[in-house]
Amino acid sequence: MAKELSQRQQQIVEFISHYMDEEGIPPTVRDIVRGCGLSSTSVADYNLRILEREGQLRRRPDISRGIEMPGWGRGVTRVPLLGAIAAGAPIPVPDTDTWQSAPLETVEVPAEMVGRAQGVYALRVKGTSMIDALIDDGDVVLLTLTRTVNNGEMAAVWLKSEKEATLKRFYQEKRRIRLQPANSALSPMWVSPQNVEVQGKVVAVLRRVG
Amino acid sequence: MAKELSQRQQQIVEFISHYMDEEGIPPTVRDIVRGCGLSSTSVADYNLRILEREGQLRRRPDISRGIEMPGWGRGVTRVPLLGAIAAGAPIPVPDTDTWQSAPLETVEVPAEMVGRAQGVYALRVKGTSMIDALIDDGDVVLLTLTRTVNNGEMAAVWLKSEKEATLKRFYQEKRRIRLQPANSALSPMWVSPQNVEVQGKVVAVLRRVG
DNA sequence: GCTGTAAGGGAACAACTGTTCTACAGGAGG
DNA sequence: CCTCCTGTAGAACAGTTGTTCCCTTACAGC
Repeated sequence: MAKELSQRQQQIVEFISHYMDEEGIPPTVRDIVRGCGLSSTSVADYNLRILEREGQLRRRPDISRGIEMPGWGRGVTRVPLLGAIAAGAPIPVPDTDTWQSAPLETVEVPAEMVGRAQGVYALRVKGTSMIDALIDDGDVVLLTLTRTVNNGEMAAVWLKSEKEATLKRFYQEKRRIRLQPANSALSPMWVSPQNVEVQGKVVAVLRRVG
Repeated sequence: MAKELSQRQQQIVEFISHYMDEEGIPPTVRDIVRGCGLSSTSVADYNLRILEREGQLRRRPDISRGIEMPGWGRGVTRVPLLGAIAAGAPIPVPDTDTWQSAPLETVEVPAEMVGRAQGVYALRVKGTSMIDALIDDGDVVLLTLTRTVNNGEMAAVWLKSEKEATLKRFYQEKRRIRLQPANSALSPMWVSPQNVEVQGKVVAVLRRVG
């Protein structure tokens, strides 16, 4: 069943990967012919059939550039990088207006990290106020747009009277809300429910080292 | 110059994004006609010209599915997730043999995080021995395959005599090597240069919250 | 009313492209 | 020798696809 690939077939697989890396779209059959120095489209077709049978790729019949390499392009989403969040600075709120109008800076994100979360956006963290939650200065956090969070979850909140935004752990207490910085050097703050507006909760963290 | 997009044009842009998310390849002009309920390909062409002029997309002339959305598909790589790393457990070493043979589990990664690093692979971290480096249990670390690291960099090292692998900060001292766990509860270990084999150094961290 | 512009409609052309059909060469196995 | 299989060639067909040409409609400004 799992035969070894001939040299031609390896060459073709490699070419297709290369082409997709370079061009961003799959090649046509004739692109393969040219790229691999084949003499006829039927040779390409012949080998593509085999490669499909061997599970190296899939072909969508009668569709131009219908070759699919397993796990290519799929499962990747772009989320808007709305800006930076620092204690004291306002977040650029994701209005439904601005949502699809302006061409914003975006971050590419593995879909696995987003899951089914809706309305995901990204913020770059400034400062070390979340250091105990293992979030460092310069990290990028992914948030999902929501108005409600559960106790202990990390959320971006807007404090109306102070006119500032922070990233904190959220705890609903009897009459008020405790916002706990994930940094043992900082003390928690208590605010009234009327004063807070949840802007989203953290679903993932991305960090580049070095 | 930067005119507002008409409703049609917004609809078309949205359709193209949608289509690419769904299908993984750009639509043809006639896909757009069908998807947007247009009556003629010339209407699509007319609006595509405008969208190109306004910088919303690019078109490669005479090439089927030649529409490019800025930053789509580009900059995403898949790296093999070779397994888990825990203090004491061996890493499945990325041999050049296994490199292209077995269909391994992979992780999708924004290329921005990888940069030009070659031979990148991923490991899932077990345990909290790297907690002070802001790496938690369950996080995924991206490593680049290298034999040499600079002082203070985080590296996956293989200890020959102990037959175990760990993720530690690496410090070359006079005659020996100090491996510093990024956890203040754990003490560093010193080993002889002959006993260590660097398997790669950490270039990025991915964490999923919740 | 006249004119210019934006937007849409219909049709056609020419090139592109997936697919198929036939033929040929070489080797393995009988 | 014959047959079967693999791999390669060349050509052709039909559907797909980017592009273009010409016409129509709506509307604002004059």
